[in-house]
Amino acid sequence: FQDPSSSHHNISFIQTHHQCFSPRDATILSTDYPTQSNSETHLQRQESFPQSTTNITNPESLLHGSDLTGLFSVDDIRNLIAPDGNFDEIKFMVLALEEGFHPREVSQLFEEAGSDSGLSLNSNHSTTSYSVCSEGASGYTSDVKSASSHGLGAVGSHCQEHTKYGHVEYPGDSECSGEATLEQFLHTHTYNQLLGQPASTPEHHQQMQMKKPNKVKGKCHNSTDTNLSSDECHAEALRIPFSDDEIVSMPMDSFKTLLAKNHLTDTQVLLLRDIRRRGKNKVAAQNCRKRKLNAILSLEEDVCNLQTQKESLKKEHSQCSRSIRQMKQKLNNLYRDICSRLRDNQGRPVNPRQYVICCHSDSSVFIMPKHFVTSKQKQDNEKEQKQK
DNA sequence: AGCCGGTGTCATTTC
DNA sequence: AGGAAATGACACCGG
Repeated sequence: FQDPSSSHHNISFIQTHHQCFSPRDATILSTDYPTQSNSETHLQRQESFPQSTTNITNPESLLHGSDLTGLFSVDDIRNLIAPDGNFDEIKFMVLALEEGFHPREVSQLFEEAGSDSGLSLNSNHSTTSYSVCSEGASGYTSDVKSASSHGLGAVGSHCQEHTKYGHVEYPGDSECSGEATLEQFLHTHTYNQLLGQPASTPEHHQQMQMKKPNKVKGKCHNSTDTNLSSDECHAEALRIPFSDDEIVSMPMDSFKTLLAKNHLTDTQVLLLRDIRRRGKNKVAAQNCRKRKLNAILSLEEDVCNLQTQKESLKKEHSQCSRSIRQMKQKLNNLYRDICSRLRDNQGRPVNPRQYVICCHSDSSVFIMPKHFVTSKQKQDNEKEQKQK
């Protein structure tokens, strides 16, 4: 054991397994609640492992502080999981152990898995398939966010509510049964503060199921590099020797070559494709938002320009109107002036209301009675109508 | 506590 | 037909 302080928990766990206790027993054992179960069993544990009464103050040590590969064979873990083999995450862990991954690395996957569909372990329930019912392990905190932020409570969106209330799901339970994990079993013995609280209701469960597990990606809390994204964390755990940026930015051909030449497992390929897809989409979304913003700005600019143009046209229109009025006035004055200088046959001044001044195209100007012009205009109009 | 803007992600549509 | 890009919708976070 790497971490002596946590060794008894691991021993408890292995005892649970070897003596064929149910996960429920494991929970009882480690919660130190003799009244909750067979007290003989509990005492037996204490005899074998006197330290087991110690309160768990550092749950991380349960999984992360110890190297389970030294304790369990793959078969051990395979036997531990439910006979019906419903637990994808556990199967995945077994798979990962078979492939030589460090359990800590695998556990990081689970802890981050609830935040996203980073690993498409089960396409049937896609995004919710990575839910890990370990959030809110009250041994260290009862605050969901806080637990999550420690990277301890991988967030199964609807499971978190159960664990929040100290209700732990087992293979036989109706709710959440397909999403229990090894990590859950390891963590359940820290659920000693909230055991008295009511279990979740079906309504609660439904509510949580409706909620999309569409979480914003968090950081990798358990990695040595806390600045890693969860995808990078997954990649690190699966020993993928490429950064997110490299995976995303390389050309498609290079990416395909990478997949083909590196003898990657299906899980790794899946993860790489997911990382690339999400990375590309992230950039696409950013560009899309930029474009949308630019489009809005451009439209606002257009509106502004059109308003300016409208004001300008209005000014121009009123200016033209004024000019027309002035020209009419001038023409009127000129008309009167001309008429005042002219005399009719009887030598009287020409009345401008009865006569009009006509200008011909050959520059000749003559004056004629208005009624003559109007009748002549009528005739001309009639002629035009007939010609048409 | 509620609002809002920014962001990542998924599902779907468009290219 | 298949894949990439674009986009709408949603959830989450932090101010």
